[in-house]
Amino acid sequence: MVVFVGQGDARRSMTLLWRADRTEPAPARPGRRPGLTIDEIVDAAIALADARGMAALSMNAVGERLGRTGMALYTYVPGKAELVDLMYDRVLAEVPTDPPGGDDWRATLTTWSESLWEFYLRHPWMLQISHARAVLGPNEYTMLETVVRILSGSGLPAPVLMRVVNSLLHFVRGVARTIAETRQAPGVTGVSDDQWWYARSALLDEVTPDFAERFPTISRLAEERAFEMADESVPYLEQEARETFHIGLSVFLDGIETRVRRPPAGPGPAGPPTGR
Amino acid sequence: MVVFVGQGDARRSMTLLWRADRTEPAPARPGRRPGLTIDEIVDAAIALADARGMAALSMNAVGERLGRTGMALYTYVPGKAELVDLMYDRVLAEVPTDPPGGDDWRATLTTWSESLWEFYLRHPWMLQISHARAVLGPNEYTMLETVVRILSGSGLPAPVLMRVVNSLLHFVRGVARTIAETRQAPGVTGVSDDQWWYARSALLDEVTPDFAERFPTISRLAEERAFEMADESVPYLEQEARETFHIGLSVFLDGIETRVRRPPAGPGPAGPPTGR
DNA sequence: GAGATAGCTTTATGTCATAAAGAAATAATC
DNA sequence: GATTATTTCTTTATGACATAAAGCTATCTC
Repeated sequence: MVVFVGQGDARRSMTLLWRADRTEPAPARPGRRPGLTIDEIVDAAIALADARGMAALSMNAVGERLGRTGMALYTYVPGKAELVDLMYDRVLAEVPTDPPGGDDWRATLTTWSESLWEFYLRHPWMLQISHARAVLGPNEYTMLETVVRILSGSGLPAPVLMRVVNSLLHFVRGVARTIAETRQAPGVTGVSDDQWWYARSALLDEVTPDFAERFPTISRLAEERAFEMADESVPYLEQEARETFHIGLSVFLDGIETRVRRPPAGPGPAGPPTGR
Repeated sequence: MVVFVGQGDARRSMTLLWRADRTEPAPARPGRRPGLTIDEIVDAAIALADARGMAALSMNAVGERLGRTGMALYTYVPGKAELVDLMYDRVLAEVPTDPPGGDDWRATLTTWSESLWEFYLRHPWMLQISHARAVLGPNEYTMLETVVRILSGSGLPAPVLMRVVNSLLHFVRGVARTIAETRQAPGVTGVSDDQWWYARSALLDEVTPDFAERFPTISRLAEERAFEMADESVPYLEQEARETFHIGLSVFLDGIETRVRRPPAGPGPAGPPTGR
């Protein structure tokens, strides 16, 4: 029998994530009474991450928000990694579970994706968390349940459905990540991303006067897309990311519609096997 | 006139990235002769990241590979951030610039995307690098030029084209990231991701006996997709990601074809240079 | 009360980036 | 050929971080 290293820790994590004991009155035990709750700690950590980014999230900083030292948190949570898992799953509760749209899966999925997009912009630190190993918390599953339910109205075959959902999620997170990360940088360096961009672009000209010859297609494209800033108050890079999100989403949904109408030749999984 | 904080550093970075002086014979200057080259340092850093992941990339570790202390690197490179920028742009030279496929933009783009996918799997650390602010290096532009050139064969209008390209890149990176991150974890914890997954799933049952009622759609879906393990030698999570990549890619390309045939009412504004 | 136990703080360890200062090597200048 | 300026590289120091270990303190059970 294989022994799974760290399974004890895993059990502790899962119990924390799914803990239903939140309402129980805490059976009187010997020892000093706890002055904090896990919820308080997780909330403080989320508030900190929202306000100052993932880089500022240290055990000491979270403890300080609660009038404790950083070490005090270790009685509630095994370590920072587990705290981040809890933050991750907790904040996902904000993602709507029943977006409007009725029977129209496309309209519903569009609305839901936009909510998810806005959610990520509200909590940009979420995009910096490694997805190496799924957290498997209740709210993550709720979110998955929601999007799968919406898309199952389309009639996509089961093996394709989950993968299409994952593809969509990757796209949304990817685009959101560019905004999230540009938003964080100004606080660190003191330069807005537009300023930064202009400075760099100028340097680019300086350092590669032959840009137009080396990269003809890009250069032509840049010329064709005239400068038209819809809203001067929103930073350029952010507007660009918003446009990318909306166009990419509609392209992807077009692709799903095509799949629904014309299931592909191959059974289930499509595409040639990877080389390698 | 606005003064850009850190522009001096930016100039140094850009010069390093685009430096054409690589072949020049180094004009004899006073002082000790340099024992290293930037290329050597960047190569060593890439080798280290390939072998042991981004977490193991410290200045000391890179220095040690070159028989120096970590501090020795600071005479060649302003700091770790700039070194990572150089690694980032340098390794992108591996992405093919002229994939086969001829006039068929869809076939060509498929092949190219698969190469990119394999590239990311070869260098998983690339996916952990913040895209906050574009590196704007020569190989990054070359890669962009390649994919834009391929897709410009489709006839998509200019404002849409770049955003579709960015959407595609986000999708590829997102899916690759899940593999990349699961691959790194085993080295750290000593547990393969399949083992880990198995252990966690068991715990999930234990902790939420009512899973099927709480998440009916997911549960039904999981049943419908019988276990279809094509290749026992490849970890399950990795196979799943591969399938997601191929299905998501073909769905997205279907969407592009739809756009090409039936240009939509009127998507929005365009803007200056490229995003990343 | 008397333990026992649990929350919390203090202190310590090791890792990291990188600043500061010094040692050593090398070219230009006298 | 000695001196000086300049550059590479090492040593040492600083401060941030996660977290282990040990101790203090409050509060329970007996």
